[in-house]
This record gives sequence, C-alpha cells and structure tokens, in this order.
Amino acid sequence: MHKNMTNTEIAELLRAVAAAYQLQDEDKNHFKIVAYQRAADAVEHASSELKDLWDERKLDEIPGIGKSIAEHLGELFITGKSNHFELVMKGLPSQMFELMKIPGIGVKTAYSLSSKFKHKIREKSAIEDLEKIAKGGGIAKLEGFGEDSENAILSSIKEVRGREDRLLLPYAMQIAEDIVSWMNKSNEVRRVDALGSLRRYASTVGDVDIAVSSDNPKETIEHFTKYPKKSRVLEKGVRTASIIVPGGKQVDLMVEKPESYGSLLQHFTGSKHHNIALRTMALKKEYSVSDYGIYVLDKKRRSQKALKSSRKSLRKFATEEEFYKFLGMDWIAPELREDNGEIQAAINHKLPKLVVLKDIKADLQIHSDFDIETSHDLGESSMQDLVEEAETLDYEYIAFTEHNPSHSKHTENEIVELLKRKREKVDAINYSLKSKNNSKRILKVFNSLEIDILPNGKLPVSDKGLGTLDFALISIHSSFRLTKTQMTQRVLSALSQPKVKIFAHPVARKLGAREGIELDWEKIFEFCLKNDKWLEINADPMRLDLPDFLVREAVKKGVKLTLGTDAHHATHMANMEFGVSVARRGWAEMQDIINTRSLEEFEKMIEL
DNA sequence: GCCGTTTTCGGCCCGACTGTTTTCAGTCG
Repeated sequence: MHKNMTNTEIAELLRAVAAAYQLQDEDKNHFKIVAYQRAADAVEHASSELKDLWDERKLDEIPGIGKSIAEHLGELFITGKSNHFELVMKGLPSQMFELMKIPGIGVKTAYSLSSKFKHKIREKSAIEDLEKIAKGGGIAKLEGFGEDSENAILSSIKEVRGREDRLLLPYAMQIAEDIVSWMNKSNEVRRVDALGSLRRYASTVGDVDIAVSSDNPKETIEHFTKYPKKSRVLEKGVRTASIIVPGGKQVDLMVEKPESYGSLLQHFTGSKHHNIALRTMALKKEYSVSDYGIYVLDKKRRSQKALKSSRKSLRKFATEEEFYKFLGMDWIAPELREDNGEIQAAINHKLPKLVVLKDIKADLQIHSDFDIETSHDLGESSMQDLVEEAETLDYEYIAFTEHNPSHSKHTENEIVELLKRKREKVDAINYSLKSKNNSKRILKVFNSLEIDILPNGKLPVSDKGLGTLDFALISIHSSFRLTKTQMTQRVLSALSQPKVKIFAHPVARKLGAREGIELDWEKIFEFCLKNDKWLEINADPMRLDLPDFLVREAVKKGVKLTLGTDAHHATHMANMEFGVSVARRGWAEMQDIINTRSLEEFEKMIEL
C-alpha cells in the first residue's frame, strides 16, 4: 500500500513535470509547461483534497486540470505512480528540486549545478552541499557563472535559511507601514500604496509589494534602496527595485508617473491569475493590457510576433476605476481579484455589494478576565475595559464568550455555580449600562460561552449550565485527527443543542502551524441552513477561520455567518478588520453576516 | 496540455532586472 498524496505533493510533482518539459525543449513545450504550472497552482489552491475529488469523479471541476492530467493523476491514485510522469522525468537529478527552493535558481541553473556536482550535492543536504561548494569558489569557475552569481547564491541561501514562512497579515502590514512612511519622506513621492496579497487581504503574505506615484522614478528608487532597515538591495532598476528586510522578507517596489498610476495599482495588486484572466479577456477585444496602460491593437493582428508592431496608441489611466471602466467593467474590490468569477461579474454589473467594517454592529467572540476556571486561556482585560472598547468601536452589542469551566477539575454542579456567577456579573453590567442615563445608545452585553466539543460530540456543560446563557458557541480544541465522518458527526451532535447558535473557528486551523480538521461541509452547511445555526468567521489573524473559500460556499448556500475577534485583550477587538476581509474574500454581503443586524433583530434571532 | 458568450481548433498576459555575454538567457512577479 502507498499513502495518499496530499495536494502539496501533487502540486510539487506537476511542477517537476513542467521543469522536465522545460529542460527538454522550452520553445516546443512552452504551452505544455504553462499548462502544467497552471495545474500545479490550481491544485495548491484547491479547496478539497484532490484524492477526495477524484473519488467523487469531480477532478474536472478544477480549472487547469483537463482530461490528460486527470488521467495521469487517476493512475497515480490507483497504483501509486504514473508511467507518463516517470517517463518525462526520467534521468532528472532529484537534487535539482531542492536547489530550486533557493531564490534566483530556476530549472536550468538547478539542473546544470546538480549535473556538474552530481556526487558532491546529495539530495538530503542539497542546499548545504551547494553552500560548501560556493564558499570554496567552485561555482564562479563554471562556465556561465561568475563571482557575482556565486555571491548571489550564497546570499540567497542565507536568506532562505533565516526566513520565516509566509507572514501573517499584521506583520506584513507593519513592514509595509514602515516602508510607506519612509517613502513619504522623499519630496519626489506623490503617493505610496501597499499592494499585492496584502491589499487583497490574503490570509498570509509572501512578499510585500509597494507602489509609488512619482514624476521622478530615478530619485524614488534611489531613496527606496537607502531604506535604513534593509539588510540588502536585491535588485535596482530604472522602474522597479527589491530589497530584503530583516526576517529575510522581500519588499518589491514599482514606480509610475501619476498619469499612469491607476494601471500600476491594478497590475501590482494582482492576483497573477486575475491579471492573466483579465488580459486574456481584453485580448479578445483587441486590447493589450500591461502595467503601463492599454494598447489598442490593430485589428489585422495576425500573430504574437506582430503584436508589438500592431500596437497603435497607449491609453493611460490615473485611477483603477478608469482602467476597469475602459474595459467595460465595474471596479473590482481587491479582495475579489482571484479569478473566481469576478471578471464576468464585473462585466455583467453583478458584483456583490460586499460587507464593510462599519456595517458590523457587534463582536460575537470576546474573552474577559472574569475567572470561571476555564478549560483554556482566560482573557486579560476586565469586562469593564472590554465594554468601553466596544463603546469606542460604536458597537450595539457584544458577547462575552469565555471558555467553559474546566470539565476535568469540576463537578457538574460546580460548573453551574461558576456559570451563575458570570450570569450575575453580566446582568449587573447591563444594569449599570442602562442606568448611566445619557442620551447615547446603550450597549447590550450578552452572556455567552465558548464550549469545547468533546470527541464524542457531547458538551462539558449540563443543560442547567446552558440555561444560564443567552446563547452558546461551540468549537474544537482537541482530537483534531478524527476521520471526516466521525468529525462531522461530532460537530452535528454538538450543534443540535438548542442553546448552541454558533460553530466557532470551524476549521480549527492555525496559520503556518496547524492544518485544519476534515469535515463534510455539504452536511454542515445543510444542517446550519435547516436549523438556523451560524458559522463563525474568526478574525484572529492567526486563524481567519472559516477560510475565504468556505465562506464563499456558505454564502452561495445561504448559510449565515458571524464575526468574532476571539479577543483575549481589549486591543484585539481591532482585529475585526481581518474578519471582515475574509467575509469579503468570500463574497459576503451585509445580509450574510449576523452581526450586521440591529440589537432588536439579533435578540429575536437568539430567542428559543 | 487546457479551453470556449465570436472557437472542439487555434490560440495561450506582459514585462523588468541581472549576469555573462557581445546579443541574450535565466529568473521572477
């Protein structure tokens, strides 16, 4: 028996096949190479495991996987290998794929190095081995290499080693903010924007992308490369430059004149797939789109080679709105630019009216420091401080959702007693809020609880304990590795409790640290819809859970969602921004989100 | 190899920078 391949492994394999074709004959295989790379991208971004899709005969639902690749993958799932893939990759040194993880080393370089040092570079320690060779001056001597490329390889190896994984949003934002304020120190700079995956609020960010509007690109680039906190300048041209900042993170900068800045904003925001789809669509209308603007092509354009000469005039765009309008489209919110149907929707004027931060009238997951001897970490701020923060944020209501009292350390009765104390405390807060006697709107505080779902689907709180609550959240904090069927049953069983309204951080992932659990989402969605249960979008930047692609599925089915920051300190309540961005990436509108409802509506919705 | 609101055949996004060259290949976004 062979173990099932994960999506990541399949993507790696497809990229290896693309590399093999590239080495064979890059020109002849060009589109085949692109196709395999696109398939690899698609597999990486797929929302389900490919093996599961294959089991359900739904492999063709993934755009980029056609008949041929699907067949090879099928063979792979049945026999553990694909004859075709093996044939294509025959004779390729396996070390080369390790070397390709070093920035600047691509297919050709990796192949040439691993062939030349066949015995000195071993697969298990390819990068270390290459470093030794480079340090000994062994690379500079090779034909086609030199001292500069040897040094570049050495720097890259150091960075790849010191580099953390992709950044969580707040860290990427911090890097971007520092650069933006540095760039604003230059008189030549008219405007600076952080773009790329950060502007699209992807769950994690690889590189930080910065665009600058300036009449003087040369000076702007010069200023950028003098950024005091940089560890080194990676590239420096007339229009773009890249630096490495501490942590090994790369910051890319592009400059454009104000009259064309809209095109740069559009281009540099991406995503790559959005841009490719957009440009392909434009080409059918005889427009050639680039980061400079849009060339209107000569109708008689016959071939790719004639493309450049068939260009007539360049249309420039100072704003993104003008750019999209020229193509006959509505402006598309950055969060939607993933080539998931937004282009067609923009042409048909059918884009969703995405929820925005100021629609949010409540935070539905907050942990105070009120000690009910919880099973997991208590919050750090007092209920009073959290209430004040909620008033500052202009919320109409909030819910205190401490973890349930520890099941193992207390009897059922003790748990009920602890919960009664919290009930009294919350009642007292609501009473004092009401008697403040000012003209302002009165904040309402709900008494809730985040309850562990035990592995058997039961809750560690009795009916009597549940009776003290206005409503309950449930979530998974243990036994993450049950089978999909067991896990689904576990969750549905817990959701059946009448007091339970919200399934919190449903995937239970921790970005960069823990994969999520496996659930039968069709069943979960169906149950939620039928029984009026809601799925949380957890706004903690380390969770962002439900993930955007599942939000999209939920929204399509009409399942309602809640937003909660999972704040364990008053300052964490500001993370709502990240939760809203996930909702937007899932095409959620105001009516999809429960906590856009007024207090009166919400109170009706939690009545039993 | 993939794909279709002009197509099941004939197309496939567009550009910048570096290093080693002497006109370009390789890499990246």
